[in-house]
Amino acid sequence: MPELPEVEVTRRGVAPYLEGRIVGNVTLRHTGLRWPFPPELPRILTGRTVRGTGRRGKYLLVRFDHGTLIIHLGMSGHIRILPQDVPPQKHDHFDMQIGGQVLRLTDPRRFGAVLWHAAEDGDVENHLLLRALGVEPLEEKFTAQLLHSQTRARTAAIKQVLLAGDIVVGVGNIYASESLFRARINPKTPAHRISLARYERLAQAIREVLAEAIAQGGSTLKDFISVNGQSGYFQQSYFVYARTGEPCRICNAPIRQLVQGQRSTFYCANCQK
DNA sequence: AGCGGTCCCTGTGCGC
DNA sequence: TGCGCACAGGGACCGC
Repeated sequence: MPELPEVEVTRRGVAPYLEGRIVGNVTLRHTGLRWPFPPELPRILTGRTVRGTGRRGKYLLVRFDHGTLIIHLGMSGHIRILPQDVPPQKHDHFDMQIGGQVLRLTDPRRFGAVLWHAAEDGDVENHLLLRALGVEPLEEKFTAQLLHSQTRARTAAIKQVLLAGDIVVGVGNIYASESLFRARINPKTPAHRISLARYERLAQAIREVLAEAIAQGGSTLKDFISVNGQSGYFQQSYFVYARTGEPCRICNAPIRQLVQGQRSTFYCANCQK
């Protein structure tokens, strides 16, 4: 389940194999994922030089002089750099030869996306999928004041407001539960009822949880160039996520599970008020 | 504008 | 052992 940390680790992992290198053949093995692949992608990319990589929320960006390749991993997607002679398997949908190797996108559930944003259409930040996104949680613009001011009219539960991604991006289902636990805030609390002081705790918790996950993922960077790499899943011990009924690591009370917006939320009713 | 529900997709794991 | 089904999840989209 790639959330922001997994996408960022993927970006760092593949960047050295892409930047400054020229794209060879591009192969589309499916008509598309969440949306159809732009059918002209091979013509657009072949022979062009990758100028850099980036990330916006959970969108991975590969920059060229004439535009930006936008990749989303959905919930089951992952990218690896492989030797060109590794045969594609069932769920390998997109190949881009580069620097004598191949960048391969695998996505069994096909919730991901591969899109193209031409430079002539302006900054990629203006792309329809990116323009309404909230701030980056690891940048200075993300503050408790922002969380507080942006939630004054939000009556929905804080967990769902975090997931919505229009205030802050990249906090998915796992890290939303983990961050709220660390901030000791009950996930059901209406967002507009949370004080600035409590948002200070939440902002700090989000920064810490995401930064720790990225640091942990950094140790698995080698997986991006191995055939059997397990990229996308970090061996991490969560405080609450998927621990229903197990004892809270702080107070031993059983971790509870509830459903918010068709998603599971995990929390400690004793620690989180 | 914000909210809640629905849908896309397939692998996994459970109960019968 | 096999079958059917619920569930997992990011996020666009829609109607209120």
